[in-house]
Amino acid sequence: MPHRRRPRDPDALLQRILAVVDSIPRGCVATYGQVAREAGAPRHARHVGRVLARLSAASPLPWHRVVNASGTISLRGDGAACRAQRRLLRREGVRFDRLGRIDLARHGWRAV
DNA sequence: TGCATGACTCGAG
DNA sequence: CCTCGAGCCATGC
Repeated sequence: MPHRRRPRDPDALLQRILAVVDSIPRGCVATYGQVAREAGAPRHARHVGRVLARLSAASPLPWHRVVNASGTISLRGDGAACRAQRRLLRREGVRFDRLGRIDLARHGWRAV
């Protein structure tokens, strides 16, 4: 048995994060912090963001269903990726207010 | 080993 | 409701 200098397995966490994102229902959104908690890693919201940032645009994962705690898209507002996320969500019936914010009380995902 | 960098979050003003 | 600052944590140079 190799001696583990770190108690947690980073790859296992990665897999859990991907699994959580994959389980967000269509038409719903989850926050980075929420995904982190569901994956068993509270306080790792930034890590979730980093994982998603490394995904290819053609990823089968519903990465667009993850937004920040304010209900807005965290990607730079002037980028193509940001517009793509907004378009994908809108296509699923997610409503944005005039300031580009999503009503989390209405579309927020509640894990089972 | 140190310091900057992010698709983050929360509380104070 | 918005802006700021501080806390947070893996990565990369």
